[in-house]
Amino acid sequence: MDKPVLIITGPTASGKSELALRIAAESNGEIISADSMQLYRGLDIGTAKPSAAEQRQVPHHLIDLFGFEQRMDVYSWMELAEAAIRDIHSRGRLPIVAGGTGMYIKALLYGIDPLPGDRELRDELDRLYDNPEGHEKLKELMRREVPDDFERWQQHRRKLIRALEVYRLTGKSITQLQTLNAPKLRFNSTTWNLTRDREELKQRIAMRTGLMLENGWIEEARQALDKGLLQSPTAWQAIGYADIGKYLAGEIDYQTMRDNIITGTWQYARRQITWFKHQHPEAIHQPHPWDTLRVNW
RNA sequence: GGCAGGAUAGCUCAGUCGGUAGAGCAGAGGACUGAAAAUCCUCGUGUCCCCAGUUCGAUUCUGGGUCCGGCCA
Repeated sequence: MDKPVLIITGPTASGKSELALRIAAESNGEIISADSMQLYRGLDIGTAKPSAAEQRQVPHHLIDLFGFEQRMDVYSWMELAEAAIRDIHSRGRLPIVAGGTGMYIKALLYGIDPLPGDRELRDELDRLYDNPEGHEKLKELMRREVPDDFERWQQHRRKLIRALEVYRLTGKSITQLQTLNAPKLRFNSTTWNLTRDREELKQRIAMRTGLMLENGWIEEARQALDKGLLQSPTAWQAIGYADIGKYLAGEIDYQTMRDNIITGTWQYARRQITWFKHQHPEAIHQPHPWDTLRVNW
């Protein structure tokens, strides 16, 4: 595992894609999208997916893999990404992982404990949680049987449910089962985290949102919503589509829709900034790579 | 012109039976091991529109003014 892998990440609208494209073109590379939403067909403009022309120029992976009725998760993504990396390496080319889904990238770089998963059980626990009595019963069970997980997540519904799921399957707590506490890179990788001046990033987000709306996002959203995007297991989470839906339904005006999307996108960018600041000790934080970037392997 | 309103955190508003005030949203920081563009945690001093009066004390009561939306003319 000593062939190089380049990771390009950073908050949304920081310029990851263009940079990845340029490096790929210059370095005989192929791009692996690390984006939880570009995975879905039909979410193009709204996810700032690389254009058809760009995808022709450089091979892209892990884009347009699913219809949005399909459920995605980190572990599956990690396996797909590993396979893509092997594949690209086998062709003697440079894999460039580009995207902003921090959890995916972290799992890829550092691995993720192979805890068991059972989606049906998880859904069942989720439903139980909605029932007030079931809720209290589950919490009580957690408190008694898996106090360490309960301590960590008692206020966090999703994590609590996942912990219960793992406990049901293994009889142990996630806290006990986690072994990857010392971060150790699994690849000969370099991580570039693109940073930007806050105000500049805000402006870029506002401008990009306006452009996306003018360039067909609304129609794209209309079609996706018609196909049940908001009822999908994972893809419903994509920013903006629900806002556009409200606009199309006449619940909010254009201006409000646009502002809400910008706000949501900014909040997302902030979470990404926090993530990459703290979760990626390996990352090189670099503001403006255009003129200084040299790829030297 | 008349009639009742409203004026409090960046925004929408609640409240103080007179003892200088708090929610949601926005904003900031943080977390993050199978939904992650998700989810969760923490953080609230602001001439309570202005002037005067009553009062030990007024953002709260009284009078006047200013502004903003209503309704009636």
